[in-house]
Amino acid sequence: MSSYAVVMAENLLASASAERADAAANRQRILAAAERLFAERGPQISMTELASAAGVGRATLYRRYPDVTSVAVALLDVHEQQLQQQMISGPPPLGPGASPRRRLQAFYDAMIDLLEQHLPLALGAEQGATRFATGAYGFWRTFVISLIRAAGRQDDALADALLAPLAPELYRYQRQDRGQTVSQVKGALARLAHVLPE
Amino acid sequence: MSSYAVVMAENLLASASAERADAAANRQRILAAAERLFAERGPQISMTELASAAGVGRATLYRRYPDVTSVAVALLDVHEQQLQQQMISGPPPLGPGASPRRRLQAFYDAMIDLLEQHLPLALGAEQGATRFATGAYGFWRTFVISLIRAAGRQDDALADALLAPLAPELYRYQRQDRGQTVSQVKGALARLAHVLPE
DNA sequence: AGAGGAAGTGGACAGGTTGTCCGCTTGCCT
DNA sequence: AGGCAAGCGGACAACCTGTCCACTTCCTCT
Repeated sequence: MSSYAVVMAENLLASASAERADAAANRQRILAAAERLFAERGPQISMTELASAAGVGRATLYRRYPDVTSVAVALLDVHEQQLQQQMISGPPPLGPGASPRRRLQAFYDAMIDLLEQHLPLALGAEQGATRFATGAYGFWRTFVISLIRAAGRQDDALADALLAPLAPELYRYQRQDRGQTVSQVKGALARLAHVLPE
Repeated sequence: MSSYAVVMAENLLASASAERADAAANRQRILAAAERLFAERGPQISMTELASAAGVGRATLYRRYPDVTSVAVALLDVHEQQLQQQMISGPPPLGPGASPRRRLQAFYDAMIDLLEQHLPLALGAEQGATRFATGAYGFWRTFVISLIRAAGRQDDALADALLAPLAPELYRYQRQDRGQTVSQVKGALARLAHVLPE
């Protein structure tokens, strides 16, 4: 690729995202620092810490992210969108084609894998009451509602109840405070999935 | 009752609780102010606010309660202990005698009633990650574990999963953001209780 | 290529919160 | 009644948040 093409591509990208080159660089520095900080220090980091760890001023950080949870949400989004894609158009049992119960169970397994891999991020993404305000929660919710409907029922409240055990804070408690294994947690959720018909 | 007897009773009480009279009065003022503040302002109140609303100095407040959640927990304890008593020795279906599924469903109903009545307090009692550190959670957990065992299984993780939908924050979301009725929430939990045998 | 303008940047500021400390006050026991 | 210990409240330092503004950097257009 010629350097001219590179420049053109970067220009395209910049105009598409309406973001200047230095701004994009800082965004990367912020996200990288956040990923490191969340892993090292846990979910309790302040905007001040994050800014200085990223080597940017506080106002620069605030320009993009209103609070720490937004940064965590942005970091999680990458992994979540991948999962969401598989739920919509991937192969069964997660994708369409399997029974509601099977699909719910596959969803549980995938979410637990996600939590296991990115727990600090998931915890950071819901400081305060932001859990349900997140776009991701709406997606999971719509998915489970459709499974319940496919099973011949109509019960939004049941969807919320079925999603409740996926709260990151609960998973942290089960794994760290109670010493439960990943298999034990997945097994319990598999039992829960039995509220939907095979 | 003679005033002498009153004095003696107060002395007994004071020595039993190892708390001086003025201290007891301040505790009452703090609890009363907290109950009012939680109801008026929601769960987001600071120790500073609480102290000034109670008309005591900050250090006085800190002497008894390390943070706001402790105050909320103390206020909830009264109602929770009443429920716990009924679970241990009350009449079926909440008390012993009914099937595990029935008892779980009765427990769900009672907890939802509690949440409905004291939601601001319940929300205030778990700012941060304190939900599972609470003594109350351990009690609910032991109860559900015993139900599961009575149903012939052994699955602690399932107990945690079954308790997850009782998170105050979820209930707030269901009622306020989603407009679900108390009956709808209870109905969904009743379905969830079907993971235990009749 | 370079100049103008807009987007981006970082340091500073005010307001608020937390947890602790210490000198004074108050209640209780003898 | 007096002494002692527990209780009290104001003050303090450290921190965090969200915003503002003067300066810098990048992009675009000629």
